Amino acid sequence: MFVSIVRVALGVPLRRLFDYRAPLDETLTPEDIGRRVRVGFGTRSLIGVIVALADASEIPDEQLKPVETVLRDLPPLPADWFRLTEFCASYYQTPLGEVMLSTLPAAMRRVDPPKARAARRAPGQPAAQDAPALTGEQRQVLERVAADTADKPGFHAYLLHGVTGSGKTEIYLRLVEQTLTAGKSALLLVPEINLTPQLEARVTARFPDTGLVSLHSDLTDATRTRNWKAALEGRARIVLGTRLAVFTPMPELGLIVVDEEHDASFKQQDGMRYSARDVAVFRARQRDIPIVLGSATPSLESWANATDPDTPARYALLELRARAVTGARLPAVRRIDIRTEKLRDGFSGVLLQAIAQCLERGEQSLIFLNRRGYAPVLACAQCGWVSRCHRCAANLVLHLADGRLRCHHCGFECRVPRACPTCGNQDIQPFGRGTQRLEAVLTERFPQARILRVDRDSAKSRKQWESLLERIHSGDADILVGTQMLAKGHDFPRLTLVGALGADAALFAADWRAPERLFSQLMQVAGRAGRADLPGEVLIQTQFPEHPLYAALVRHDYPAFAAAQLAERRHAGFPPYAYQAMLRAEAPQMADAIAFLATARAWPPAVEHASVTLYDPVPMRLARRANLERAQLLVESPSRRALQAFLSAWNGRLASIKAPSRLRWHLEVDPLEF
DNA sequence: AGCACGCCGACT
DNA sequence: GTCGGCGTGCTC
Repeated sequence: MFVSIVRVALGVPLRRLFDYRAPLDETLTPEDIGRRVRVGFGTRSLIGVIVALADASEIPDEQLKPVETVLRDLPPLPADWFRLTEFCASYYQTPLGEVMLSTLPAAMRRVDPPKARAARRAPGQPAAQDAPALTGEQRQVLERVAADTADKPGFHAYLLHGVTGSGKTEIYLRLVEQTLTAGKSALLLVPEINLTPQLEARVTARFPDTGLVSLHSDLTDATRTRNWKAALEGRARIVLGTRLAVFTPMPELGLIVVDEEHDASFKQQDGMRYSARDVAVFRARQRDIPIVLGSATPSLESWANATDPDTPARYALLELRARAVTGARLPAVRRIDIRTEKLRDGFSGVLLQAIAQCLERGEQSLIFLNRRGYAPVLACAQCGWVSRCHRCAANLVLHLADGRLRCHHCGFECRVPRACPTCGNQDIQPFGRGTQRLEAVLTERFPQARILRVDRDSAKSRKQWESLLERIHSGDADILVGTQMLAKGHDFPRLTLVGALGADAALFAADWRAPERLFSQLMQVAGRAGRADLPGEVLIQTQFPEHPLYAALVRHDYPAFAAAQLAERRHAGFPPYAYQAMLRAEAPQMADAIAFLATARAWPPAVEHASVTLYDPVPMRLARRANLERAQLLVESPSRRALQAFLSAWNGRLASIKAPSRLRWHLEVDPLEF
C-alpha cells in the first residue's frame, strides 16, 4: 500500500475524522498510527492524533492539506488506548477526536508546547515499609483472588466490600505487589487525592523504589505531563490518580483498583460526562486483567452486579467484615427522636450532654451537617422578602463569617443588608442552620472548647485543608463541625462521638439517589469514631427513628439497606434496572430550551426503538442558573443495547436542529443527578 | 468549538 | 462615515 493519506482525530466537536496528505519528505508506516501530528485546520494549526493510514480519500485531492509535522517526541499511543477512547466516544456519544485530545495533558495538545524542564530531584526515599501481618479475612480474600487467576488468568471483576478500618488498602497493596512482581504495572484510582493524602503516603512508603507517579488536576501542567509520559513510556509502574487517570496509556497494565468506588467524584460533570469507574471496568475487560472495586458502601449498581440473583454475577463479591485493627469495634449508633423534644439551637439535650461528657473525657467529637454557611436564607418577617439570587432559581446563603450573602450555584455574592431591601424593616432574620451557625452555637455553649469548622469555605485550598487536618491530628481541636468533607478517609485519633444533624432531608428528597448518598455518608462518618481502647458512639437526630435506613445503619447492615433500596428501584423501574440518558438544554429563555427538547423528542431516528421511552421535556429542579434557563428530557430503556442504538442514531440528528445561537445542549449517558 | 464573513445600529 | 453586535457556515 502506498500511504498517501493520513486520517487524523482532532479536538473539535465534529463527529468525523479529517484526511490529510502525508508530508512530502517523510514516509509513514503503520507504526506511526497513534502519533501526534500538527495540521492546518481552517485558518489555524491544531494537534491531532493519527488514527489510520490510507491510500485514498473520499475528499477531492485539491481540498487536502499536507500534514505540517509528525511529532516523534513520544512513543505512539498504544492500540488499547485507541480501543478505550473509541469505546468512550461511542458509549458517551462524544466525537472521537474530542475524547482523544481531552484525555491528553494540556501540553500534549498545544501547538507550541512549553519547554520541558527536568524534574526536581525527588527527596531521598525512605526504606521500604514492611507489610503488616494479614488478618484471616484478608488472607482469605487474597487466596480467593489468587485461586481465580490461577484457574483462569485474565479479566476478573471484584467488588471488595469492607467497613472503614477493615483493611481494604492492605488488600490493594498486596495485589499491587503481586502485579509488580509479575512484571506488570498497576493503576489505582481514588476519588480526590488531596482529600486522601494518607493513601498516597502509604503507597509511597510501601513501594519506595518503584516508579510511582500521581495524576490529578491539582498538579501543575508540567508535572502532569511528565508523569503521563513516564506512564506511556512504561517507566511508571504504579499510577495513582483521580478519574482523569483512567485514560493514562500504560503498556504493561496488569491491575486496576478503584477505591471508594461509590464516590460521586468518579463522575465527570462536564464535557464528556463519563464514569471513571465504569470506564475502568471496560478497560480491565478489554485488557483482560483483574479489577478491584472497593467500598464500605458500594454503589447500588455495583452491589447489584455482585449480588443480584436475577442477573448473572458480573462481579465477584469479596467481604471484610471485621475491623483489622486489633479489637476495634464498630461504634454504637443511636437514633435521637426529636419529634417531642424542643431543640436548643438545633441540638437535642442528649447530643449536647454527650458533647459535654466527651469534652470532660478529653476526647474529640464531630458534628456532621451537610449544609455550609450560617443559614440557608435570610428573610423579612414583615413583608416576606427572602434573599434570592437574581441569576438563579435559588436562595442566597447567609455567610456570617465574612458578612456576605452567597449563591452556591453561580458564585454571586454581596454584603448582608442591614435592613430589608423592600420594606426597610431592621429585623431581618436568618432561617435554618448551616455549619457556621452550629459553630457559633457550640462556641457559645462550650466556651472552653476548641472548635474547628471543616467545610468548603474553611478548606478552600489544599494548603488550608492540610493545615486543618494537621490540627485535627495533633489533637488541637475538641469539636469538629463540618460537611461531608469530614467523612472522607481520615483517621481522627481521639474521635469518639459523632452527631448527625439534618439527615432527614435526604429521606424524602426528590432525588431518589439521596438515601444511598445519606447512608454512605453516615456510614463513613460513623467509621471515624472509636478505636480499640476508646469505644465510639454515633447519635443521629431524626424525626423518623423508625425509618428502615436508620434501622439498617444502627445494625451497620449495608447489605440489608442495599437489598431494600434495590427492591424499591426494581419496583419503580429505576437504575440499575433501567438504563438512562438525559438530554439537557439551556438558554436565556425557558421556552427556547423546552422547544429544542420538544423538537428532539419529535424527531425519532429511523431505527427501531420500541423499548426506548422518551419522557416529556421538563424544567430542571434548579431551573435557572447563572441567568440560563435549563430543561431536560429523560430517555430510558430496560436494555442498554437498545438505548445505545437509539442514542447513536438520535445524536446524529440533534446537531441539525435549528435553535437560537445562545442555546447550549448536551447528552449525558448514565446521569447521576437530576 | 473557533474563526471568518456579512450585514445593520450608535459613536470616537 | 467606521467599530462592533452576533447570525451563518465551514473546517480535510
